[in-house]
Amino acid sequence: MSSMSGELRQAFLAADVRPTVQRYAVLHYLARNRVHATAEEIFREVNRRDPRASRATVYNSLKSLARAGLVREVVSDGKAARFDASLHPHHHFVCERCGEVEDVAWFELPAGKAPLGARQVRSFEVVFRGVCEKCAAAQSLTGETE
Amino acid sequence: MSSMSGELRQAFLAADVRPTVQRYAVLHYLARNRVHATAEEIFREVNRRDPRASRATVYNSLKSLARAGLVREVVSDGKAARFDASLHPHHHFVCERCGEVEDVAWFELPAGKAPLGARQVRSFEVVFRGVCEKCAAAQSLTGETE
DNA sequence: GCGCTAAGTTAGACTTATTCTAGATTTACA
DNA sequence: TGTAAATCTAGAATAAGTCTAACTTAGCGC
Repeated sequence: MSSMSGELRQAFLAADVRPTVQRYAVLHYLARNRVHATAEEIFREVNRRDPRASRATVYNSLKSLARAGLVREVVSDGKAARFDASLHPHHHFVCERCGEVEDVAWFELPAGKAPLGARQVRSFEVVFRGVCEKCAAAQSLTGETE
Repeated sequence: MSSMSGELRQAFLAADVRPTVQRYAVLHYLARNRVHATAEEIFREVNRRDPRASRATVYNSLKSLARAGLVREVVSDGKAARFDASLHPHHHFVCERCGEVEDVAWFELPAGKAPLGARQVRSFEVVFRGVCEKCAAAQSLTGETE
């Protein structure tokens, strides 16, 4: 581990995750590209530059990072899991028409609303489902019913 | 389609989904067993009784039922998708320790909180993550750190 | 009821996603 | 540095989900 820039370095230290070149590359990719990437995409993109990471390592890294809370698995209807750097919290909107997952700006939940009993909550997110702007526009144009 | 009992029959009619023996069996299983089942589990259980359904049909049925809103795909960290009869709305709690998904009683979100723009929201749910009661108890007993 | 057509179902081959394995490398720390 | 524990690699193995082509059923008009 030679050079790791600010925020990410902090994140690794704070989360007590062994920083390895490969984990860094994975988190770096997710943090830089605000996309909901599949493991396969991350694998491809990370390997376009130098530090190569095997497929298994991408999966392992995502798992470690997720356990540490640096990355989270995002809801998705497809079969492949999708991931998100979770350095900055946000909610999600899933389009039932095209499957796209969009970020929704963060807002808090009113305290005490949720009947959670003795469970220890470490994080939460709201997942909205419906029709995204693009699909809504396409629908009204063609007058489609379904 | 000969005999279909009350609530489910209504659900099919209301959702304008062609009622088939197989779809009925799938929805029936999910409605009766408040579990977050994988497609594989549903396949196995449905086929223990009479109306047999091929694997592909279980997947197709789940897809149709989900599109119609009678079933929903539940968050899950594992690789296999999990499903839920969504006749009665509720939120979810995911244990980061054991992976278990638990239901959380329904509550509304304060109106106007979410910055959703022109998106058409048809449903939403809150996903909490943390440590479930059982895992919390196990942890405090053994004094484990991680 | 009868027959037509579109929608749905079947088994199993196939594709894609994820995990496993065994040996080579790297990290943390004394 | 030297060493043990953690991590990485390539590729084989497994699991999840989709596709295909032929067969069945539901919905609807007569």
